[in-house]
Amino acid sequence: MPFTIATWNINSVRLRAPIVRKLLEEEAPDVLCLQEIKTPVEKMPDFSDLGYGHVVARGQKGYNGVAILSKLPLEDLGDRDFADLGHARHVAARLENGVAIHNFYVPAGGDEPDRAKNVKFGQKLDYLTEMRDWFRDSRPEKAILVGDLNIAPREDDVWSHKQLLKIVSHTPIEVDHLGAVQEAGSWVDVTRKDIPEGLLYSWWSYRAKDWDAADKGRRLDHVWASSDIARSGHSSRVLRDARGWTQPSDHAPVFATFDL
DNA sequence: ATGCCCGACGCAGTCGGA
Repeated sequence: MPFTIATWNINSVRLRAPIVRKLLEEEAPDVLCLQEIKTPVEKMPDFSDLGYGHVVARGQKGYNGVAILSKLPLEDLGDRDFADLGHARHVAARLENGVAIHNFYVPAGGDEPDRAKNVKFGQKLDYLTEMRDWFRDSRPEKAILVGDLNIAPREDDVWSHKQLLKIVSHTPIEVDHLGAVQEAGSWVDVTRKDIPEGLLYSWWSYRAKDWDAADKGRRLDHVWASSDIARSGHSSRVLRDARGWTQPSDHAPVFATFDL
């Protein structure tokens, strides 16, 4: 049975419950992975009336938080607190077809791309290193990894490779760390398997008044699959329209479909 | 630097986002 998965950094699920509903009604993915829900799980809005009664989530007050909403039953596979930050940045669940879904919100890393001057940048690199080690030690099979990885790895994942080389999210050291995570798990970047050429973004800053015309975006949100099921992935897309919805998130949802 | 926004918390202003 084919199923569609979407990932979306929602930047407060309570504030944006109306546009989450809009996405679920109009696009009806089987699974929606959210990041930055910014709420304890008890205060998560309920979307079960739209068919999303299966929820596996980890939250905390005010910051971070990840949730997997599903039309299909989920088994909670637990969470990891990489780099011991005490943050809700990962949760995993398994579908009845055996596919494990890992939902990540990788730390943003602050402004200064130097771990000697900026603790947050060091934490981001450490988080990625611990992800790498985990996937190296427990090779993922029948798995999908999605989320806001807060890194745009390719030159055509940003509006200006040259101008962003020293900007956190596109520095070579971050790209190297993300590449090591991908290699350790033999993860396939499904979005770029489907859309191999051209500029592609999933995030546009709130600061640019006319984000659409300026189009100075970055591809921070990713859909990866373990190599055994990567070939079943297809129809990847970014729902750019959602960035222009009422009171939007600064991220747009990224979709992929798997025939499994 | 894309420009000076946006959300949580909580009631003013600070922290975090990227």
